[in-house]
Amino acid sequence: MHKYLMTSFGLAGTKSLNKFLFSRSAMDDIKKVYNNSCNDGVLLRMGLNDNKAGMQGLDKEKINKIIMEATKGSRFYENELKKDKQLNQRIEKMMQLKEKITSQQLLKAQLQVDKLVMELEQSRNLSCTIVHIDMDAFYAAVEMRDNPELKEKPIAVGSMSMLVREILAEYDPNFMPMGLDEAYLNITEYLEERLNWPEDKRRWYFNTESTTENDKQDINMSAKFSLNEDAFSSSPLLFEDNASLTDDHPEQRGPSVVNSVVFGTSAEEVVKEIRFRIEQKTRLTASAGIAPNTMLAKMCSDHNKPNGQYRITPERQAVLDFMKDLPIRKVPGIGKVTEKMLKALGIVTCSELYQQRALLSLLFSEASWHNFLDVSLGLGSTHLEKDGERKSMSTERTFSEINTAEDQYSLCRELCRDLAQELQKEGLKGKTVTLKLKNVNFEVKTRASTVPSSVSTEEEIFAVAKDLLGTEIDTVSPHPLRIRLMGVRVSGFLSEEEKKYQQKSITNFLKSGKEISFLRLEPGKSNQEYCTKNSEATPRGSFFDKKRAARQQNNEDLFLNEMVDKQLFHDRKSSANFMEEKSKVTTIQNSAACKIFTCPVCFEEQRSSNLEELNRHLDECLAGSLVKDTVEISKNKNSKENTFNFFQCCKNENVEVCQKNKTDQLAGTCQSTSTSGNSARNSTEKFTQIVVDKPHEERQPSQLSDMAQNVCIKQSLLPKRIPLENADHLEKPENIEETSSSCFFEAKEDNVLVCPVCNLEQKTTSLMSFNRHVDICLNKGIIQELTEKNDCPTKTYNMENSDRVGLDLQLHSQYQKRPSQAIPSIQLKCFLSDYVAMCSV
DNA sequence: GCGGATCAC
DNA sequence: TATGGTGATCCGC
Repeated sequence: MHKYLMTSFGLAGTKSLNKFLFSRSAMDDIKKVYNNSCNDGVLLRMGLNDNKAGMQGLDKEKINKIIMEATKGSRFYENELKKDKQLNQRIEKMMQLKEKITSQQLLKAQLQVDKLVMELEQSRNLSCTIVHIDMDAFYAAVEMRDNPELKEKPIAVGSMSMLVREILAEYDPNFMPMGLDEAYLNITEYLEERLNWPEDKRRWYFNTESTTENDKQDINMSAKFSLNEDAFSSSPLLFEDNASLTDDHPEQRGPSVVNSVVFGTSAEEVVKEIRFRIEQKTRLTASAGIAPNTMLAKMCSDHNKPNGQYRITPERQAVLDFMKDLPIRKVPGIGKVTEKMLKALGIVTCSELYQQRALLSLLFSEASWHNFLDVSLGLGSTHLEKDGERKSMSTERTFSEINTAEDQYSLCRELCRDLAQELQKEGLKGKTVTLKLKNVNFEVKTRASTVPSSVSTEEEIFAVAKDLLGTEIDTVSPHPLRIRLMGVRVSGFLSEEEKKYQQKSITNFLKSGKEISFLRLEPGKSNQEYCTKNSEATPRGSFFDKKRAARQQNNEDLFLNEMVDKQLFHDRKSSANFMEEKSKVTTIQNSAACKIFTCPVCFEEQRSSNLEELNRHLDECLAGSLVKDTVEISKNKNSKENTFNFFQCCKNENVEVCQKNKTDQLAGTCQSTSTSGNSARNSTEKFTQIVVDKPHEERQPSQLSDMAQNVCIKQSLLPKRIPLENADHLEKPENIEETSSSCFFEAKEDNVLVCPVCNLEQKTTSLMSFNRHVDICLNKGIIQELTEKNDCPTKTYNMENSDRVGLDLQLHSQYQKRPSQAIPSIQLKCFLSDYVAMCSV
């Protein structure tokens, strides 16, 4: 646990780490060295700078080591020098520009800027009460907690998104977590409500455990550690104002009242209460800031850190007083580079920032000087903006030098694979692929390429990335490209608007005529037989992967992706009237945009836009020579109009080689459908692929039996679901499990379930869990949309693994920033009923 | 749209 | 021990 936590939190940032690496006295040492050295600015650039936050706890040896390291001419250091030189040049340029400014120009600028100041002043909003909560010494505190010398005791260490759920949401249901250890709350409304609350509603109890002798010891340890001698834990400091210890009313409600405290109704009291509850819950302290806007609140929380709080009252003068002597480096958004540039202009404090406003408007970009002006006036955001849509996703890795093209390509592919998995988890596809390289001299390069249709699979991304990499390798040729970092990023995602549009189009398309599906189960064979695959495939080299790779090589586009990306959307952007275009496409059969239809079986373009004809072709194609002996085709006349046809890949040992490709394509198309499931809203289809767990190396890609036995079972639930047990051509397996959402099969214990969407092995042997996972993979976006839209109070169904202990700590950083995307649970019934409603419209 | 850079966490 | 990873944004081109 401990190791994990440290790993997880360790990603958060050097600022925080520095806090624990350097004490004040140590900083003095650093400064001495710094002042005596000829390495002007470099140490500052390297982050040995205590302006931003206090530094604590540390030994001189470490610092000397680091300085030694820094001065001995390492590649890293050389690069820092180089960057610093560049910055100095930038500053030089700025100073030259400054010299050219005439007093006339400055005067004019002054008038202009002051006009803006007037406007800004008029729009100043002091009516909100924003709180910023910042967990103290998060890493070290966790480490302390897990230190075996402190007695072993279970503690509730959690992230902000956990305190979400458990504490912060009570004060602001829309509070905004920022990473693992910070959050903003708007408690304006809550404060009004609380005014009328009786004392009992504001009473909180000490954790009974904390009254034991052991805990007193614990508190002492922690107090030492927190470096704030008078302010740890449930210290008197926390309750010195209105809050009263109420051990004088033991009659009120049993013995526990003795250990309770009542908080008042002011903002300060509320924040004390929050901090008290956080500490009782996690045994970690928090600092907090209270102010009329987010920027001020954040700076306030830093003001009395650790384990303190500070409030800027909602008065203009109080705001300006706070800002007056504040070093600009304390301002969020002003980093070490901006600090140095401003310092060159003689600007160190926020009041100086205000004094030089005219000059700044002439030297910096509009966005920059506007921001400077806001800062110097103490203006900031008064509402907590919801995180918007994700704009990019990336993965990068640092390693010891890699200099052979072969290794670089294989690494690149690996990164693409990882990224593809993450993208598919969120159902994202992007048009721009960016390759990032850092050479052994620490020089960073990015190379980007934007392609016409969005990409999301390993192969698709790699196809772009490998070209970018190749270009870079060629550029340095005949020398080898020597790198220490490689990264791949995908950006340019479809907007939510475009996604909705796409989903509706697909839904309508599927509803409009016959359903198309690519598998049918063979009568007389148990589903278990289809599910259990006696092959040597592994997740990474799975059947689907092979098909995908083959498809990529042949430049064959995915059926539905093709439909969506290229046909449905073909003319959309050029259309001036979106709504018009929308209605045009929803009746896809008549759409002029849909001129070309790619048959998923023969992969040939069909010129007809008539769905009947297309279906006829499809039927013929499937019924024809392609699949004669091995694949049985059925139009399934017994089913109603919208039921799914099942085509079957039967377990025939005598599959002819010439038929393999077609069958491959068939299965490949099956995969296409599944990967595009997010957009297609075929939300409850499940593809179950079970393979025997065998080593990767033993895989035989060309084994026909492998291919033939690797059967997708597609269970179609909606819009017109055929319950498996009711489909007369299907034999219900004995251990079938029926639930509200789907039919499940039980996996054999020694089998491994592989999600066909994300291609990851699933730890569970329960098909229920597995299906749940596939559902998540396929439908994340849709589920989220639906659950957001509906608020019916049905039972909450946890969609994540049930063994999700401490998940909040394991969330990937994109989830840290976007807790709403973590989708910890959904209201399944709502989702299903809504889905039916939607599909039947 | 691309590439470098800055910033936050 | 040797110096992270992810995401957003801005600016100049």
